[in-house]
Amino acid sequence: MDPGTLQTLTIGKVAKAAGLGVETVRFYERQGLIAEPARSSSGYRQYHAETIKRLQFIVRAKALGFTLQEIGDLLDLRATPGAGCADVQARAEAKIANIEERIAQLDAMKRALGDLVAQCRGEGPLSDCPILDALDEDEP
Amino acid sequence: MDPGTLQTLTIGKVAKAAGLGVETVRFYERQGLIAEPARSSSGYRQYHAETIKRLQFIVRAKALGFTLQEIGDLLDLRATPGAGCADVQARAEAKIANIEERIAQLDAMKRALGDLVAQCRGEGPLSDCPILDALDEDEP
DNA sequence: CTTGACCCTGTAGTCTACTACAGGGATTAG
DNA sequence: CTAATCCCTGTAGTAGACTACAGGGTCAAG
Repeated sequence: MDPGTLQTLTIGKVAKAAGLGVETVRFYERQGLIAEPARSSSGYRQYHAETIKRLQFIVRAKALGFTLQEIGDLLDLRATPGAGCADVQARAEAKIANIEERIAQLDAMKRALGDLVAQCRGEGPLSDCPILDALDEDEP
Repeated sequence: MDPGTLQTLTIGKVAKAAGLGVETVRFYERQGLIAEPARSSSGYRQYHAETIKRLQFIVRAKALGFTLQEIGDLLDLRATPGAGCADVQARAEAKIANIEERIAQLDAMKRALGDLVAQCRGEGPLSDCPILDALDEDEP
């Protein structure tokens, strides 16, 4: 038989190919991100190469900041007849907005902390520390 | 007796004053962020006004991005003889660095997503979607 | 005096994304 | 053939920061 095309893959193989652990692949299955595969007579999961692609999709979408839930939605969308590019674009834009919100919040923290650090000469006892003072008082 | 100075506060009062729920105050006690208070004869926690200040300290430090663990360290530091302003400053600077890391990561995500969205005209079927294509392929 | 708001302990659940066993059976390399 | 590696299920733990009961006792207002 033609090797490489129809050979079934064990969970270890697909996990490694996707850069994941086997436990993670089983976890993704429980989460419904990948379908339950066929089983060998001894109960081993039998995957085909498509699953590796799907796992890699998940890995890349995660790197872009999508949650597993959102990735699941994206994968479902892909299987929805009539769904269009605009649907995917909308999700990507929503995610960008979400990321921007988180950045703005972190930025506000950073600025507030930076201001406090700037007020602190870094010497003297804690009783004179403007950072602790600011945490103790409402108005600076 | 002089009202307002020596009156003991119940957990509901200090929680409300700090803008927290009573469960959260008990949780902070279990975490060691606030000391176990005295008890009334019926077992009610009896706080004094200082505790409100301490809780507000925690709330403000949280807003600056410190974890509860770090806030605990900060509170311990405050009670450490010989600790100086420089110790606090170092922690604040480390937190700034940590925040900057997280911002950089989010920013990378945002840029990657922005690039993908820019490639997408937002019309047509999913089979033509450059966003999904990018998630399917290693190299864009 | 009763009702409702408050308080108590202790345990367990939430969210996200895994990770780690325990206690087995299957397969493969040498 | 045997040892090493792989696979299976099912359960439980991790981190961080809470939040939610269940099942009671207490306190203050009317």
